Formats: sequence, structure tokens, C-alpha cells
Amino acid sequence: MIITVASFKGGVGKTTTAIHLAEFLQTDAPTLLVDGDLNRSALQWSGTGGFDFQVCDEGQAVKFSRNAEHIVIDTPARPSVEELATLAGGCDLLIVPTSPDALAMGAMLQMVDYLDKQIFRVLLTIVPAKPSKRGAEARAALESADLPVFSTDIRQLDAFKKAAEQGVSVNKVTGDRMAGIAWNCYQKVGEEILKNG
Amino acid sequence: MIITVASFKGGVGKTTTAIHLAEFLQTDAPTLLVDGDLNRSALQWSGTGGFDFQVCDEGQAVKFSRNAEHIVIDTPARPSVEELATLAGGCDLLIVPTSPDALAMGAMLQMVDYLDKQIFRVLLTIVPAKPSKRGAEARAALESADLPVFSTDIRQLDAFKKAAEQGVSVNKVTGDRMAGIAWNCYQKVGEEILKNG
Amino acid sequence: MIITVASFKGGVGKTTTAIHLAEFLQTDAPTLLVDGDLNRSALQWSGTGGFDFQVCDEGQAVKFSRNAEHIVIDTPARPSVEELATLAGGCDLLIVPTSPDALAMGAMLQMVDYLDKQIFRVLLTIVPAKPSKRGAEARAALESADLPVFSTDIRQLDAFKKAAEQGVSVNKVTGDRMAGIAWNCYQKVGEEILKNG
Amino acid sequence: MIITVASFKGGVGKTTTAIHLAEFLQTDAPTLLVDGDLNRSALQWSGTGGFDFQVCDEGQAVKFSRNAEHIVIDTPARPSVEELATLAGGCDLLIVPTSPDALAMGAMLQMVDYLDKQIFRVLLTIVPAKPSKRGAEARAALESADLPVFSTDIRQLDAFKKAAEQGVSVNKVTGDRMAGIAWNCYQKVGEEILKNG
DNA sequence: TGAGTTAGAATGGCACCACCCGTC
DNA sequence: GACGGGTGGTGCCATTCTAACTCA
Repeated sequence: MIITVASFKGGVGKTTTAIHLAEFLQTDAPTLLVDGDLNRSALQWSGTGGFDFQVCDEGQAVKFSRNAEHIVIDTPARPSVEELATLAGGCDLLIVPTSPDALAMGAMLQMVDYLDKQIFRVLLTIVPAKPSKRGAEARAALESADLPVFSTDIRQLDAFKKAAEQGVSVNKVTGDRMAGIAWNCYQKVGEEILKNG
Repeated sequence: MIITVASFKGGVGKTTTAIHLAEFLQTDAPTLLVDGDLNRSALQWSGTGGFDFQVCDEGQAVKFSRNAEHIVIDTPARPSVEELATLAGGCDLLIVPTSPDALAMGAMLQMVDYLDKQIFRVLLTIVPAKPSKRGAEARAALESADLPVFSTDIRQLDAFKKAAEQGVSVNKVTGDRMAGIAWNCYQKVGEEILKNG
Repeated sequence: MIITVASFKGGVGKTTTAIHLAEFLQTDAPTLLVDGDLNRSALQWSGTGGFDFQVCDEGQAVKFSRNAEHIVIDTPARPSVEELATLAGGCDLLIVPTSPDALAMGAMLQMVDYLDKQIFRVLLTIVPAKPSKRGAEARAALESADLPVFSTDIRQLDAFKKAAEQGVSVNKVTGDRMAGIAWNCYQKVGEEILKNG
Repeated sequence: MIITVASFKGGVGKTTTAIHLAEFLQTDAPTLLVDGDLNRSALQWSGTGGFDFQVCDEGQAVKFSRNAEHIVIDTPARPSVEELATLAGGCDLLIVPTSPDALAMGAMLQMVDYLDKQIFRVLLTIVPAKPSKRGAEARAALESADLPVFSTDIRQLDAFKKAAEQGVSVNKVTGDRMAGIAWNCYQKVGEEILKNG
């Protein structure tokens, strides 16, 4: 299965999503993460080799993809409309992460306008904790616009930052009480992908 | 005074910084905000006309700049190295916002490597509240690397998201107790700019 | 009171001793630490400004010493015999730290051979925990050689390394159970100095 | 093969490393250890003649080196930058031992800044036992800085102190269960030298 | 609009257990 | 082979601060 993660706005958890979905899919079958981001965030994150799955950059993708059952592609920020069509055509599922704030939602709506509803699904990320209604409001807005959304939110948790610092995925973070909950978010998203895929 | 805001990574408060510095500088002299971001976030934000200063996109910059004493430029994410040199050459101060996490700090360090210490200054943004040590640690790391940093952090506050929703700058947000504190952050940064500039 | 810390062998806790005695003496009166080590370890340690006392290098010593009641001098490793005489002549107390192993003890014995018993006192450092007899054996050897020794050992504790990492003295270390015990070692040594001085 | 051991900070196992590498290389071919340390630690250690290889001080080096295939040079602590260039130019491999703590690592980084990556290799010494993560963290830091590191750590073991007391190398220590493991550390380092050299 | 209240996140402190080294 | 002690890991409680709700 080939999964592409793309967004028009940066800082909405695109790399975090790509990494943790790859980590989850690796539990199902050999998985490769292709780091197409210009900052090489994923490769930088994995500098110390704390991932179970394989990581490579765009140029090595063809070589490494032979041994992988699942492939997750982390794309550069702000793809052009033409690139967007290419990305959508080259995958089985296009995940569009967005945080529940006006700017990110606006950029997301702008993006999905160019996409077929069959190919993409929106993932709400960096959702504040329960007393906040941002997550629920954003979800309601998405559903009223009849856009496909993952039923699980990715919560805003410090554990994800710690994971980047420690160079591991969040399920291997030490010294954070919420790390298990953080990993659980992506587990549910991964299960939703495998079930519907 | 011409101030450019640029970063290699998205979602670190680049547009928020540009808007609020323009709002502050307007209290000193007529100010223009040039929205160079491909998402046109600033223009989208100001859709309802809730700003005191003028806003235009890149193409209109020359025309509007005649009436402005201060100009703030919001640049697209991930400028190339060549663009970076052009940006640095075309302003009096280049502000590099970064949140205090590993990925954003890495991208920031990558960026300032191409810049002269005389032209840029780092602004810590989205800094978590006091029990967290992220802000202090990031500041220590920057100072140990001998990078110029604004002495005031921009705190992680919901008021900034509400400002984007309401289409106004944070000093005009209603229904948020922390909005005054949020505005105070950028006020101090603005004063630091006017004093040193 | 002027206290000099010197040793013929490196890695025996010379800088750690100088820093923590300065921290202790600061509780008695304004104190200055003169970093004479070529590595500038103390200045590096204090880079983030985590000390109560003042720190300066050799060249600034005269200027800063005017405001200080106590002065602690951290000397370079392996002083020559001539330097040793100068160091001994320029202080009220010369502390010779040594760990309880054959190499460090040998270097220490070599050193004190050039010194008057009235001016120096040996400080056992990096002493392993109780099941080990190294500390007791070293203390017995020193006393049988009729050398003046501080009655308190500085124990081998991870807290001292954490202190260097955090850029603070061990009494300000967070997240270490033994930090209080570590600080207690130097407190007792400091009290012994003030009492006998 | 000429191997030089040097460090900016004392107490990081420089002499211990020189002695045990000489002991290992002696199993390959006649080996000479040149004791350049001002404390004459190696000569003191070997006072009772417990080494298989030959030992001499700097002045005798030329004379003894005629009969040796391998030469290991133990240098004085804190060489000047000029001496460093001379040392690097006079050997096939420059080993820089460092313990995994902030002060030693800082001094090491300061030192290798003057060296070519082709000539030196870092050796992690005095690494605490497994529950501690110091060794792994230091190794990760070295690798992220792209510095050449020996793949084997020298562990912090009492056997090395006993070896110094008994005047023998650690493979001849009696009455210590961990002596074999201690010797094994240097065996692996020695094999890495012979293989890559 | 402003003050008091509640829920949740994050740090720090403490107690408990596991592992390993050093001695007996 | 057994015991004591240090280090790291985890779980639990206390504290602080933000964001939301409620009341005047």
C-alpha cells in the first residue's frame, strides 16, 4: 500500500504523521518511508537510527521500494497544483493533515479542492485537550462540508516533541506519561487505514 | 524600516509574527505588510479588514510602499538559498521565527548558516507555559551558539488562533483573558526592534 | 580567604572542587572563582550563568578580586615546581584533590613533597560507594604518612556529572536523588575550612 | 605502526589506554611504549616489570624504537596546538580518549577541531555500566558530529585501578571477576586498529 | 465584561523495582 | 554464591498554568 502525506501549510504534523504511520505499518509488513521534504526532517529525525522501518530520500526510493510492502511518502510543503495531481495519482491514499485553526483549515480546504474525494482523507492533528472545543468544531466543519475525515484525532502532546528530540517514534519515548496515549492515536489511524484499504 | 520574516519550516508563527509586528509598527509610523506567502495567509486573515496597517501582495508592493514608513514582508516558506540572499539584501532586519522543538530548531540552524549575524535575529515562538523548560533550553542553545535572539519569547496562547479566526490582530481579540499578554509579547519585540534599529 | 586548588594529575575533580567550594563560601561572604585552567572548564561550566558567585579568568582576577571576600583559584593541570611555590605563597590554603587510586595518589605524593604541611590539605575525591574499601585504604595511607587530610570524602556520584551538563552547581541539580548527598560532601569540607581557617 | 594517545583533559584513561594497547599489539609484534607524560605514569605503573612490551621515556625513544614493530606514545596532558600538529604528523593513528561527561567531551571537541578526520579516532572510556545511558548518548553525539569513533567502549571497571596497583596490565590482574571483560574491551579496540590500519 | 471554578498537561519530588558492580 | 549500594525506569502525588464554563 502506498500512502502519501501532503499539505499546503507547514507545521501541521506532516512529518510526524508520516513517521508514525510508517512505524505502525511496519507492524503489519515491511515498510519504507520516503523523505521528500526539502528539510529532510524525517532523515534528520532518524539520524540515530531509532526506527524499525527503512528511511530513504526521494532519489533512493526506487531502489529501496523493492523490499517494502507498504510505502509512506512525506512530501515537500506547498506542492504546486500539477505536483498535487502527480502525487494523488501515485498512491493508494493521500492523507491531508491539518490542525484545527483557521489558517491551516483554510489551506487544507484550498488543497482538497483540487482532489477527488475517493483518494484523500483529512487527518486532524495537534488537537488541544478536551476542555477545548477546537477539535470538535473543526470536525463538524469538515463533516458539514462532506469531506472524508479519519475518525481519530491526533492530540497535541509534548510526547511528540520529545520523540523528535530523542530521535525515535513516540512509542519508544521514555519518561513521558502521555507517550502511550500519543502512540494510541496513530495506532487507531493506522488500523482505520488497513481496515478500509 | 524594512523587516523581512522568513523560515525554512512552516507552522512556526511566521505570518502571525509579520502581522503583529506590522500592527505594532503602525503605532510608530504608517506601515505596510507585504504578503509574499503562497497561501496568502495574511490577506486571508485580513479579509474582514481588521488591521490598522495596509496589506498587499507581492505584485502590489511597489505601489503601496510609497506611502509607508515601515514595511514588513511575509515570505514564502522554504526559500531557496539564492532567494535567501536576495531577501537578506533587501531588508534592514531579517527575523527568523522558530518554535522550541528539535525539528524547527534544526531547520532554523540550517537557515542562519547562510546568513550574516548582522542582518538577522531569531525569535522564539509558540513557547509553552512556565512549567515547561523548552523555551529556556532553546534560548540557552541559541546563546551558546552565539546567535542573536530577541529577549522576549512569543508564548503559545490560544489568543493567536482566535485572532486568526476573528480576522483581527490579537490586541483586538474579544473574549480571551490572555489576549493582552499575547499582544504584550509582540509589543516588547517591536520595542526591541525600534530601539536597536 | 584565598584558596587554591591544584593537582599534578587531571581528572581528579579539581574544577568540581573549586566550583563547589566557591558555591559554599558564597553563603558565607562574596566569593570569586578564578579559572586558571587552560581548558577554561569552570567558565565553560558556568556558561549559562548558573552560579551564585562570580567567575573570571586569570587576566581579570585583579579587577574582580576587589569585591570578593573569598577567592578560589582553579589552577592549570601539572604546574611546574616553580609555579607550585608561587601558588603556595599566594594563598591561605592549598587544596590537593586526589582520587583513591594508585596513579592519582602517586602524583599527589610527588606534589606534596614540595609543599609545607602547614599550607596544604589533601581532599579525597571520586571515592566509590561503601562496599569498596578504596576510600578507607587511601585515607589510612595518607594518615600513616602524616599528611593533612580533610575528614570528609567527596563521593563518586553521577550528580556531579549532571551538574556539569546542566551548567549549575550540584546543589541546584534537578532529577537526581543523590544530589543532596553530593552537595553535603562539599558543605562539610567548606565548614572544615571556615572552622580551621 | 605508530599510535599516539593524546587528550586535552586529564583523567580520561590516557595512560591506561596506551598501556593496554601496547599490551595488545605485543601479541601481534614487538611493541614499545613511550612514556611522554610528565608524571611518568606508565613507567611508575610498570615499576615492577609486569608488562610484556618494552617501556621507555621520551629521551630513550630513538634507541628503543629500533627493535619495535609497533610504537605507542603516551603524551603529556594538554598539549599546545603546535605540539598537537607535531604529534599528529608523527604517527599513523592518533587516539583521543574521552569519558562520556560534559567536561571531557567539551575538551575533546576543542581538541579534534585542530585535527584532520583521517588521522584521529575517538575512544570512549570510563563508560558506566548498562543502566546508565551516558555511553550511548555520548556515542550518538559523536556520530551526529560525524567524528570517527571506535565501535567498542572502554567500561568503567575497578579492574583497571587494581591493574595500576598491582603494576600489571588488566589481563594479568588477580582477584577480580571483571578483569577478563576489562581486557576484552581493549582487545576489541586493538583488533579494530589492526584491521583498519 | 470580569471573577471564580474545573479539567487537563507538564514538571518536580518520592517510593518502588530491576540491573549490575564490588565486596565478603 | 550472597549482600549492599548506585543508577535508571515507572507509577503516584503535588503544583502551576491555560482554556473553558458559570455567575454577577
